[in-house]
Amino acid sequence: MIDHFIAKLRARDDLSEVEETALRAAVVQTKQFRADTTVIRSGDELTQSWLLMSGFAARFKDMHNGNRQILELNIPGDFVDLHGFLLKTIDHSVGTLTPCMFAIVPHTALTRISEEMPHLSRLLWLQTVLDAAIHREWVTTLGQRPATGRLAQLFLELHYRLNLVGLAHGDEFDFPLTQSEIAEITGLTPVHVNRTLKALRERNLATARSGKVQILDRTGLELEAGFDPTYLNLTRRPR
Amino acid sequence: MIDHFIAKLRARDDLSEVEETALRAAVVQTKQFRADTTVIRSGDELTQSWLLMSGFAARFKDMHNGNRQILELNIPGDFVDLHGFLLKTIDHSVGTLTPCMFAIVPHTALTRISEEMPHLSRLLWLQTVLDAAIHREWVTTLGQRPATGRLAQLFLELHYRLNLVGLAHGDEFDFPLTQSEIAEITGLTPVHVNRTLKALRERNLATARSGKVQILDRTGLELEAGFDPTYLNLTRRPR
DNA sequence: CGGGGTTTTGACATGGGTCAAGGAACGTGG
DNA sequence: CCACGTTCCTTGACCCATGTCAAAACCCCG
Repeated sequence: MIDHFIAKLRARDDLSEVEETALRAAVVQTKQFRADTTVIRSGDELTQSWLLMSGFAARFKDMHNGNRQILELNIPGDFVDLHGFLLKTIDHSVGTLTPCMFAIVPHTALTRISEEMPHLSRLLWLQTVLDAAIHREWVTTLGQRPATGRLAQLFLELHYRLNLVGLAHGDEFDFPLTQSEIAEITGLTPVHVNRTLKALRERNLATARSGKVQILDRTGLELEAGFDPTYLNLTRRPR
Repeated sequence: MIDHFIAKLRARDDLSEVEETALRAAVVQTKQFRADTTVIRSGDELTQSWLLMSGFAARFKDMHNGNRQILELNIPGDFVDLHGFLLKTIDHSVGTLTPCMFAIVPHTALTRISEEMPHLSRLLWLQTVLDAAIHREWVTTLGQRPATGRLAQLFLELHYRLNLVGLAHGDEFDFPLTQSEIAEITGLTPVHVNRTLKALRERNLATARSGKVQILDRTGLELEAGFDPTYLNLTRRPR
């Protein structure tokens, strides 16, 4: 049920039977949402955290001019608001982009883990720190990379992250987002996303069509983005 | 010694005597650096974390073209690499912008806290989560705000953060950064930072001169940035 | 087979980048 | 305390990546 999440933890550190059991027991229920639904509204008081089990979701901020900026795309196995456990209220919204299934973990369960299981707590802490690392990479992406680099970065990052939870198939992965949504991630306009995708396609770097992304020339794409996967912390280390 | 940091913790939650003592005992030494020095290099293996006591420092990534993007400006009281405790190696560098004094906290001390003091651990966790919130705001700043908005955002955020540790004086604060460094924060060129500062000055919103920023028209600046301080989580809540 | 949401494309506008040069500020050595 | 070099700031002229606006074309899905 929360197997994708467990897989993410195990990719970085050992997880004992006891810890795994504690995690699975922490989930009290699951909930399904249709596409384009706001699940958590900026400013809500939180008493539980939401773990994405299937589908694509996003954290976003609404701007005064009606635009929204997507802060991070969430994929299965992501805790979309684990930071809400500490913050208690959240400075952004969370919504679905496709139909999504969530597991709900009450903060009381997280508090118990934090009181009684220090190692598991550190692994949860690590998850929020990995999120921050992804945010940092997006600060540099939006601050420094041109349009082609932003899309290349997006595709490469997603490929690595989806791979980790077994959702990439070779050089291809499902990506049922609209070009407008890609624009909200990359800080570009939908029109320019369209042109940039065309450029990537014509240069045989990658295609994004009919809900799938295919990486045609990994080396070329990595060059385009100046991609370095270090920030994804894919290696195992004891915490 | 680490009073700024303690002040930041107390701004959000209670901190017992025992916890305060444990924190103060965790510092094993201090170290002074001159301006423009790289303190932690991207990829270094970390066994200790650095707490900034005085001066301005920055986390940054070097780009392939020689530019660098500053990910977050650090002010006194900031743990510049508390996330390094979990990550063990870090995906960016940390350097000084002005002369800086750091306190050094070994990871062994943090591990002990994490094993024995769950509430204090949560407060440390919270600090990394607050960093992530700042990163998120910068994702939206770089993705959505035009040059004037970026500078307005920077000045307002800094004013709040410096205020929290008692380093703002009314509507003014020390800000001894170069326009090139402001460019590295805001993802602009130094030339355009100069022009944008001029615009803010001429519109009587803010001045940044001779190492000081002065906010002349707070409401106007906030409007320019579409500023909302929620993400700084300035309210007290039990964790 | 009709109609909403997408994707594509073209023509044009503009915010911010680039290049270049002069001026102010400031630390350092004499 | 001055002279000088170096770094930083400022401004002008020009350019380009991306935004804007608008209209087709496409594509599901009902």
